[in-house]
Amino acid sequence: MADHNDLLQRRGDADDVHCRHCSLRSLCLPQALDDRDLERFNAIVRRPGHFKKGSLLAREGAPLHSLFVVRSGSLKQVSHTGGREQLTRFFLPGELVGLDGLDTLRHPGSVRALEAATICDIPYTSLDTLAEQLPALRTQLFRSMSRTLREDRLLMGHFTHQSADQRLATLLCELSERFHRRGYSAHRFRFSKSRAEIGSYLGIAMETVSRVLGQFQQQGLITIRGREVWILDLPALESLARGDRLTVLIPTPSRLAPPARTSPDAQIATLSLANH
Amino acid sequence: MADHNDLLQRRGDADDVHCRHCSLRSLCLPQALDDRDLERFNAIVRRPGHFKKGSLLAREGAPLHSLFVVRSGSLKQVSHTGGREQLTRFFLPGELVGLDGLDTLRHPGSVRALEAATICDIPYTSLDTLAEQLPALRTQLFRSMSRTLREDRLLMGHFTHQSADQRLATLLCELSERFHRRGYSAHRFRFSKSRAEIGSYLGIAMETVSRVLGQFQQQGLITIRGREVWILDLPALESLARGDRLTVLIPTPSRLAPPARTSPDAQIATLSLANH
DNA sequence: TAGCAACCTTGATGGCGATCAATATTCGGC
DNA sequence: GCCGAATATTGATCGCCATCAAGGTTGCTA
Repeated sequence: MADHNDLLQRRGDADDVHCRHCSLRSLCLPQALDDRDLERFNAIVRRPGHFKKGSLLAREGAPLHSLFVVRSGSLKQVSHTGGREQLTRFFLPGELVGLDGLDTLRHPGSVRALEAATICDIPYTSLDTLAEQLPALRTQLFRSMSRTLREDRLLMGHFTHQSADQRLATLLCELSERFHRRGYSAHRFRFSKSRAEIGSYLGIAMETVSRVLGQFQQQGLITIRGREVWILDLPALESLARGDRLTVLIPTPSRLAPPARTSPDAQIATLSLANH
Repeated sequence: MADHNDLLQRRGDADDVHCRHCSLRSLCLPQALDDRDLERFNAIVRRPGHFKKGSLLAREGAPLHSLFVVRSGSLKQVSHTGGREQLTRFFLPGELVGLDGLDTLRHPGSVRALEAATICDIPYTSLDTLAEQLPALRTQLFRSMSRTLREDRLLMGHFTHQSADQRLATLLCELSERFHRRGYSAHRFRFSKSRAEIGSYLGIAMETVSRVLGQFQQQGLITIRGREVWILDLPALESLARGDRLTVLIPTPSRLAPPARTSPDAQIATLSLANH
């Protein structure tokens, strides 16, 4: 439980990382800045100590003073909307937190660390000022928002149309790709979230998450041990997410099978004869 | 069916509407501009003739040259994603089309008129240049995107968690509010969309849309005649959207009822003993 | 190492809503 | 106003998945 010494220690570490040397630079806001501008950008970034699992980075409805960028670990955003609580977003390293509160300057949801995490804190007023002077930064901000807008809409759009197994396949592919883009393995990663959190995000029951993950494992699409995940057959998962009717053979690792059964005695399982 | 004369006629009309006198000004991009800046903004806006129902304003994947603002009528955005087609957005007067393509400069979905419609066309490069010079415009652009981002996430988030009747209640409340904010009646409006389009947007089958709307009517929440809708009991719809367990009496207009039944012989119907 | 709490898995049941199918209704064109 | 096509309603069936319930596992604290 991160005592004071611990905090100071980490703060020291954090201060070492100039934007110039940050491994996430190519994904982050200053990606298009030249050296001189990068220096100015780096000057406004604050790097608070590390956050423990579960700690609150922003409270729903509280004034928004800064944008955050995840530097390590991962965060979740939770909104209480219409009576029920729901998990509206996961944030991985390099992703921007707070874009959805720039107009009201309030946090539309609480932000918590899913695991030990470090962030960069970019005060909004400084960013605003700097964006006025640096066209490249402004453009990047627009791009980030536009991209988020499109990806969100697409992803959520998927979810509203998909069955439980399709949603999970979609999430797995998404995570795989997001991790990959950040330099991590696309085929092995750790769920930093509980089954319940996954369910809340996808709009399905925790029990169903558990069952479907088990099913995927049986079908040789993934291996899952606790929160550790190995993606064994990404194409099949993508195909599943896409809603293709997918026929797999058990117990051999799954693959896209021809429309007709190859052997009369093969054990056949049909996945996602989904509703739509 | 809009012959050439008609087009010219409407084009003439359209050209008359300087941003200064536009009834949507307070909702639109230039809402924070002073007179001098408004003049400059107005100068970059193009106002093409009116579009007939069903006409294509932008093709999915095509280069994005302009943002659109709906001036009258309504539009839909359709994306072909993962094999299946889905309706990703409805646009009402005053709403901005194209924010989700600003980074790739391509349209992420096809845009079509749901009914006869007029728009303003704001060339992206001109807007970009102008935004560089007018801080108020820049701020407004950020605000619009941020707001859209938040509202989208919330709305879609709702949908992924809601049952069919809750989704429809949510949509009705949404439309009611959006119309109201634009100066139209909050209690009576026209669906410019088919049942199938509603279903595609909400992620439910056309038949279910039809059934639930009928059910709402029976329960006295709405009156619906073809595509004309009267909202009779907005609070009840909101409550339903929120997921409250709602008990209504038939055939009297519905209201929030006390937890216990008021009369043993009253006909009881229970709405949305929804899954979550 | 023991014990407890949080988390996860697995089973049984019932309701919601997709799908298929068959009309009914509305709308646009002549 | 009449006809054909698109759209909407209504009915019947069945599978997915939420919910309730009961263990099982993991991980943290003492």
